[in-house]
Amino acid sequence: MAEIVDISSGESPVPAPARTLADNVFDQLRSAIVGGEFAPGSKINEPQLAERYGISRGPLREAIRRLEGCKLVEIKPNVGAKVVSLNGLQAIEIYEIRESLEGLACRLAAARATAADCESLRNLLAQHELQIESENGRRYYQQEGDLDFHFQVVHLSGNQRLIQLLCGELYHLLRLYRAQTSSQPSRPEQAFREHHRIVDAIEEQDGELAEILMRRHIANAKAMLISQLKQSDT
Amino acid sequence: MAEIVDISSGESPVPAPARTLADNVFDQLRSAIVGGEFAPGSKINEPQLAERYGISRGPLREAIRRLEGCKLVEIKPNVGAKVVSLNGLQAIEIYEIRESLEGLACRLAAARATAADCESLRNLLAQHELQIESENGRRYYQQEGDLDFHFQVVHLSGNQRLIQLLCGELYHLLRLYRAQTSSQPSRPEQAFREHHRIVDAIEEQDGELAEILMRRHIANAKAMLISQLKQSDT
DNA sequence: CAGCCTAATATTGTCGACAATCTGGAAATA
DNA sequence: TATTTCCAGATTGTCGACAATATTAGGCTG
Repeated sequence: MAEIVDISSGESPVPAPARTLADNVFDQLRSAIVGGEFAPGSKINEPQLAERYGISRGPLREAIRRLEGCKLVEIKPNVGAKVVSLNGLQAIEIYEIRESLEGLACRLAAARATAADCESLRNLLAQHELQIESENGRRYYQQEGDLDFHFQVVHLSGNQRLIQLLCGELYHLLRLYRAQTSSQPSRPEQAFREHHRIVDAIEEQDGELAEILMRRHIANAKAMLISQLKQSDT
Repeated sequence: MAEIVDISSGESPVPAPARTLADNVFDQLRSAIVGGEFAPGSKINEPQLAERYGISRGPLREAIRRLEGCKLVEIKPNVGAKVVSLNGLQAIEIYEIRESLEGLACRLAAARATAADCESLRNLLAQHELQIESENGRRYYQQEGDLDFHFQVVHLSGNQRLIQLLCGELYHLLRLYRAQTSSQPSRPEQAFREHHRIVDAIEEQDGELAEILMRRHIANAKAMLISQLKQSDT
């Protein structure tokens, strides 16, 4: 269907990254899983999916192995792959790791961010402020806008492995959890204020404070999640 | 060659986990890479390896995709996989992440560890004390014993995803780096003392202190690494 | 009717072959 | 001689077929 075209104007310095069928199917499957198109715990049927994407089982199996690496599916030998089903406990585990790693990211970002970087963060927050007023925007902010902010901060850390770990793996799992549970964090105003404080600290190159604020920010979200879980359990 | 046998005495509760060829080759390749049997940056030749392990390229390619997920090889489309070559900068990135995550692990471990767990840690340290006296033991302690301790502490955290992340991925990368650079941390006595302090804090269920001590412990190792790198650069 | 055994079916695991792409070196040209 | 072009070899990407294993459906027995 969609042809691979060069978006950038003129000839790009990178002559179009050669992509294999397994690569493409990996991306499509990941989007589908993270987007909630597959029910949690549902089985991955190889012949069926191979037909759906018009490829043979070879590349498909390689794509599935890569999904396993991202922890998006679980594979049992001679049985097959299932879409992971995240329960509340596992979500809390992820929040604990985020709390720790994004604190680190903030500390590093405070030491590296330029004035332009900080302005870019402010712009993102201003954008969020506009969107937060409408109900649709509020919903957007809660679901994706929050991750956008964290995404950008993490990229300022400069630690490539940290960036890959958070943006390439953990955030996909978070999206999956939100899609599977349709949970709404529902504290946009407070989160918005906390985001601003974090940018303040980064702008002042106060890494220690930035780390503390980010950890507290995520700890707050975790506490909210825990209280929701307790409520739905009883 | 080596047959798969049940190590445990009597019939095991788990009736031997079915393993596929790709699984076995993945384990063997990972050990070989982490053990330094492949030169850093060396190319992975599929037909050659398939012959060596007596399997076809299909399962081998799946094993390679899983190695890519562990960040032990890098794959370029139409070119092939290479064993990762970790430079000093990347090693520092890993230490930064360890500092953060193992601090978390310690805090969690302090809240969960039983008396028996603590005694087990003490036993491990006592073992290390015996080994540390001989030159061979010193070498062992520096290379593997240190990771043994961290491995055990991390397992006490109870956070499954954290355990998998540290013990299933990052530690393998550390071993790879040590094998590739033949670097010796060379501060066994200090590290040994720090390990004891960490166990003290865990035993007293002082999670905050345990986190601080572990972070400092790894920060010390990171500082040592950085000074070594500067020395070898000039 | 419940439970178990058995056979038929479906799915995963593995293999060998072919197509597409990259790599290295020889030959031709300036 | 330096550079470019092109070809042959090697390697990766993809496919379809077969073998091994798991799952399901049906019938049998108690």
